[in-house]
Amino acid sequence: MVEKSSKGRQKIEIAKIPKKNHLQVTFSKRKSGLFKKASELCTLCGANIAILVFSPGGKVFSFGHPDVRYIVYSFFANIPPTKRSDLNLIEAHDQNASIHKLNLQLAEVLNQLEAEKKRGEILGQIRASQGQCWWEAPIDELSLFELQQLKVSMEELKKIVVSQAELLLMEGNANPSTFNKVNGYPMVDDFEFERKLSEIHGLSIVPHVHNFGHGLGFF
Amino acid sequence: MVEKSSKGRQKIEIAKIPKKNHLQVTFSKRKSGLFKKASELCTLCGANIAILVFSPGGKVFSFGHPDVRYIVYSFFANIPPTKRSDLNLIEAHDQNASIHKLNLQLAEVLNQLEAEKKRGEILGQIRASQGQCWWEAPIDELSLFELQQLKVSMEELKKIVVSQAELLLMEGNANPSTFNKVNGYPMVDDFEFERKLSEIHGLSIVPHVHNFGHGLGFF
DNA sequence: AACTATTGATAAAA
DNA sequence: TTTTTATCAATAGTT
Repeated sequence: MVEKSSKGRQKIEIAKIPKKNHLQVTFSKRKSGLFKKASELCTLCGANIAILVFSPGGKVFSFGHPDVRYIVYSFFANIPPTKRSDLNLIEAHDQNASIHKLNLQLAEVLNQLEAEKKRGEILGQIRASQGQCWWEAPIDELSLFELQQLKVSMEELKKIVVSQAELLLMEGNANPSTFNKVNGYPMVDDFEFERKLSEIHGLSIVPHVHNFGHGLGFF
Repeated sequence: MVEKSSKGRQKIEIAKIPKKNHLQVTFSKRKSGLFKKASELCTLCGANIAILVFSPGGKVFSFGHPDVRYIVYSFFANIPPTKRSDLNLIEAHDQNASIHKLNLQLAEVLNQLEAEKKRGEILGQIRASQGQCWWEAPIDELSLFELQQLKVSMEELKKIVVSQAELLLMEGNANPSTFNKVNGYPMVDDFEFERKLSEIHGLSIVPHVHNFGHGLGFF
């Protein structure tokens, strides 16, 4: 008799998983599943969804269609995202041009980030394989790629500051550490949120939340 | 031959559902499924999750463990929810250390950039910045002075974020909404518009709609 | 990360 | 809406 190669899926209790490595695997799998379900719901029904996830370790992940901030803002302002276009008209006649400028600049940075993202992914793999944090290497050994990676990280940093500036202009609200990117419709997500965060952390500009354990994050 | 009582589930394309009543049924079912998945993920892995959903009709639904606002605030402040209760203490205790770290990290990056500039390699010559605002300039054009400006901005912003967070904690969390229970976790469903509006405005989290929001920008 | 046996989610119908 | 049924899709356990 041929042995089965796997017991296959087994029923589990919905209760805290005790084994830490098992928990991590499950978290990763199910988080992906959750985001996929959300994206399908967006596509199938034209819904707008934002999901914010803190892993047990305090890492942040997010999904957003069309964009996390867009959804969250709409939620708190009680404006259906589908009606948000009205805001543009209102704003177009607003006297405060500086906010408009900021938005244009943000758009610019977002585009830059998108353009450089693929390169960043490749670079991330290169870094990972080196077994040592790239920025710890002597400056002479910094390669073209690594310097470009530095640039990418700095762009991320800029974006954060720009976001901060926006919020401050608004009403001095707290820090939006969102790095949402816009894929093509129908699915806009932020599966890569953690990786980007890591990039920033890797730049050593940001206190590492997970290591320092106080959740100070950027600020 | 006995007729089957149902064709059972059929494979569907992930694309906008054309029939409106069919779409409504699917939306309802899948929204429930999504929230259930989220709640399971919370239980299994000890994650903290918030989900905001706008139906195609503009209705708002939300899931939050332990609470939507808790998660959202934490997200924007980049503070793991599990640390939130200790926020005041942590901030009081670590603020200086955090800024100190920030300084060290910035110094490190500054040194790298300075070294690179002297060697005049790879990223090319520094061109005069043509942008109106420092954050518009490409990263490789950032001068030492500009980076110092960045640092100052970061510190200023942190102060504001910290005071905002403290303010939020002082205002407390009392939120009786319409709760459903899924796997023991509260699910807010079928949002009450007017009520939420006043809640939020009372919290002073969100500025008035007309003050911002243009084009690609969200704030 | 990849592979399957199973469970769990859900499309269609009522 | 909710339930039932047949089927598809997600994933637990293993490699």
